[in-house]
Amino acid sequence: MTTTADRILDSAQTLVQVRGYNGFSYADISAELSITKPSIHHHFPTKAALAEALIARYRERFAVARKEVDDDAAGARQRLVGYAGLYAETFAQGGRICLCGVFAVDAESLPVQVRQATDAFFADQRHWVAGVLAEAGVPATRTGPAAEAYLASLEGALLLARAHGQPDGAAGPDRDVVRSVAATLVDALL
Amino acid sequence: MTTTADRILDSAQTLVQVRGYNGFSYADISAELSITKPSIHHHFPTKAALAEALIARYRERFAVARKEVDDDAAGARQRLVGYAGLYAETFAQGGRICLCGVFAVDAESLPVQVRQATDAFFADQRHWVAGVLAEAGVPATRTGPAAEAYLASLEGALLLARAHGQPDGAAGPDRDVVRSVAATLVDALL
DNA sequence: GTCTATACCAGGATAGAC
DNA sequence: GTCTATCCTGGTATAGAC
Repeated sequence: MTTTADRILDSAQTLVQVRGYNGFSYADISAELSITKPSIHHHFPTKAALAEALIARYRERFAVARKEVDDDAAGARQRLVGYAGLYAETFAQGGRICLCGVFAVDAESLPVQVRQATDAFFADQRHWVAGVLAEAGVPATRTGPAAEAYLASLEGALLLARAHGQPDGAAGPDRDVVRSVAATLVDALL
Repeated sequence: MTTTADRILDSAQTLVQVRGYNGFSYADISAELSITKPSIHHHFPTKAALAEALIARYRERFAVARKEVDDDAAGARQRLVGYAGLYAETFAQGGRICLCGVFAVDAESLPVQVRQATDAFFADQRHWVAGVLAEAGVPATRTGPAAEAYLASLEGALLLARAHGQPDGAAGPDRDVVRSVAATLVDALL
């Protein structure tokens, strides 16, 4: 059972990931869910409040998905590859990019709490990746920078994939940019 | 001597790089340049036309800056580091990110020509980086993926830097995210 | 919790004078 | 090439009935 609030968040998240924070409006959600704009305001009084709810849920869900990678994958290398798969799957869903990547770009339009949550999301990811790198035998002085580099390459790969996939559905030869970039990084860093 | 059109482009480019394509309006440029909105429309009839002019100029200027890196830096490794410096300098100018990174995120709001030009910009960069990597002795089968990974890490590093720099000017310990990420990649890829 | 109706302002753009 | 005046549309949000 999904509540109306959840359905609004689902719609809004997709819209943000595809069009950016300033690229959608309550009217778009209204059309998609066949609900009126005031009804949306009932659940999320302002667009800023909606953004707060979005990032809070995104962080939780991402942590859960990452936990599944932890449980399913055996070995540090496989966990790093599985983690990159989370980003690749995001893009596979209609060319979405990371919600926090979008929020980083549109930070000026967002309230402080959302900016801080965005930064905290990336800090979470750096911490997790650094831990896996340490397990894989990367020296302690290198885990921090290497984790940041891995994270940056994944976020950037989503941008490149988006730019490349634009002339309609013609994906071209470069099938999976995100997984390709991730594989290069894993090979280079370990 | 700078023409009015140039001053408009300067203002618009900064606005796009800081707020995103959907995060600014002709009114912002108007306020900054003390010129009226219709005057801006005289030079760039539509916002889409402005975006086209922006990316055309950006590609030219970026090619020039890259050429300077080619001329000034001795050796493939130094050229890769110098190239990353272009991105780091962009961020140093008021937290700007790459214009094409923004256009990749906001692609849905942009006309097809701009999307194609964005993709072409990235293709340019991949080509140049791949060439330098080949010079550095990277095997031919690896230059393509490695160049894409380097480019992705630079674009992503700008997003991370933006997200991190948000709680006002408190930069924190992690001084230069872009150069740090670039150094990690260069060490790992060469 | 959802609706109708509406207020208010901002964004993109045009007409036409100077 | 720049201005004043204006138009239309859409975005965000509120009031108040059901």
